[in-house]
Amino acid sequence: MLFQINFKSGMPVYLQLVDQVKAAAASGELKPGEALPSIRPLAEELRLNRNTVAKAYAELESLGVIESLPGKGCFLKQNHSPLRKEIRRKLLIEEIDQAIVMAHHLQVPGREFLELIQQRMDSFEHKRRANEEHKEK
Amino acid sequence: MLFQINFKSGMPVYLQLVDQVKAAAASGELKPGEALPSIRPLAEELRLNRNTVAKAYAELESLGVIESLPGKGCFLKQNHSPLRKEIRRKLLIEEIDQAIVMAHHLQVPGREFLELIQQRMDSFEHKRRANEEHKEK
Amino acid sequence: MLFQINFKSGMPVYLQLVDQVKAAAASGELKPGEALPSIRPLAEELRLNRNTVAKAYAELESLGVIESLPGKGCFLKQNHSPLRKEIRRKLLIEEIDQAIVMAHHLQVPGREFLELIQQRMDSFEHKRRANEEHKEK
Amino acid sequence: MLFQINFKSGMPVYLQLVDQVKAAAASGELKPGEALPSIRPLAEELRLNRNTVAKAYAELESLGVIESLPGKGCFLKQNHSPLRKEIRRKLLIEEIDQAIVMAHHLQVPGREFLELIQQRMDSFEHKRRANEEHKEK
DNA sequence: GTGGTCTAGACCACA
DNA sequence: GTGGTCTAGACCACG
Repeated sequence: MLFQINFKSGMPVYLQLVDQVKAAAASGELKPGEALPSIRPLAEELRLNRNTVAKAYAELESLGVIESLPGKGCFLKQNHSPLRKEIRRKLLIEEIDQAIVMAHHLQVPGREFLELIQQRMDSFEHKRRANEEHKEK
Repeated sequence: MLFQINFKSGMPVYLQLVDQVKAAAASGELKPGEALPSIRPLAEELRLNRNTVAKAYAELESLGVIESLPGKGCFLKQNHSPLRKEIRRKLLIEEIDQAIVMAHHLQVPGREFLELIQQRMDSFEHKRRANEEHKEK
Repeated sequence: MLFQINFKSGMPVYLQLVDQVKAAAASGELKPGEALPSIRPLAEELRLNRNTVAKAYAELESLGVIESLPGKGCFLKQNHSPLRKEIRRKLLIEEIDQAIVMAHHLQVPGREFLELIQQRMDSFEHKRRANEEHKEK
Repeated sequence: MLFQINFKSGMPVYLQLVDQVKAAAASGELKPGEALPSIRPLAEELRLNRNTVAKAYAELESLGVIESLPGKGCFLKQNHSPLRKEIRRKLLIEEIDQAIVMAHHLQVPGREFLELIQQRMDSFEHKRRANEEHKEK
């Protein structure tokens, strides 16, 4: 499971984490009963304070999304229907629009913008493959 | 000009406003030299405190997007972003990467992602043209 | 009568004016029944908005220090005993201390500081004499 | 360290605090590297909102007088004011002129004014020596 | 009427 | 516990 914190979005970090766990649950990436990453390693990976991760998990527990078993870890609860395609699309459109607005704002022409996107997608794809090979070892 | 604030998103309200002004500028809804809505009426319309709107405008001014003339109002600047190409590229890449990560997160295939981008760019282009015609009247 | 507005002190300008009128009255520089400078020329001299001077005068009237006769001007009321020497000394000490603190802060040695003071006092004296000659013409 | 806020002066509270920290630094009451009072206890002691103290400290940090380490506290910097001699002189002259104007305003003769200055400088010097002895214990 | 500032309360991230 | 930020209310200076 991959989380991505945006430190400059202004949105509270612990809420970003809450949303992403919810999204992972909704998209099926995280299955009911499955364990979430434990606090300490996750905090280290995301370069956050442990308190911040703990706060996100506490929030998720109070929302009834996860269940915390002290000494064992945190686990996803049942009853979370996957996001409808429509909603996923909407979330993605928000991000895309932000990028388009930034491109206009920076006076980057559409053609150059599309090239840059292709370039970044290739770069991500490359990284992803490298990671997979790394895990296969 | 219509702004839409999402109070539940956790993203600071004033930053939402900043983004929407930038978007309005990018879409041509707001033209260089044109006046932005005055702080108080806008605050009332959006059910915000005046300071929240003022902070958004102050941020936009420090970004060089608008110009604020005390006693007169706030106006969209002519030539914002005199940034070097390198820096502009960097800023844009950050936005693009966020969108790509979100797409991967939501398990949207690359092909569909690119289609969505083209679609949104067309939509912006359409809006911009409509606004230009509107202003010419 | 000479007023001196300090735009960077942070103290509201209209209150600075109020205090200075009070001080002029208290020190005897302004005598009971005497006319205050009228709003428009004073505002021009001090580079203030007329509203700001008007606000100061309104405040002084509500404090019972001056009396405003519409169409005639503003006049100092009776019953204002001159400041006791002790209090004048205290006000002056505040200003002096600020200068000393600034000198320390800027690491200007005491000797240089005193020279600078003498120099400025001479400069003021020079100006004052020039003004007197000007008026005698 | 003792701060004294004058709520009636009209001068912004946070600026009063800024000046007093500078004065404490100049008088040696506060030494380079030393910790300033923490924001919350100080706010409570002075009956201020925490933000007002925080704003004063932020201003001092932007002036290069103190350094703020989140989670740790605020500390007096070693070498503040790396200003060019010309600029330092100009800043100092402004303060001196204010004191001279006040003296003239209060009709304090030049001789008495100079005596008062010498007296205050001696007083500061005395305090600084006392603080140094106190720290050596 | 315009924008700007000061003070406050509540919350965030971190040690 | 530490400092930092976002939102709000009241007031200021100006046109």
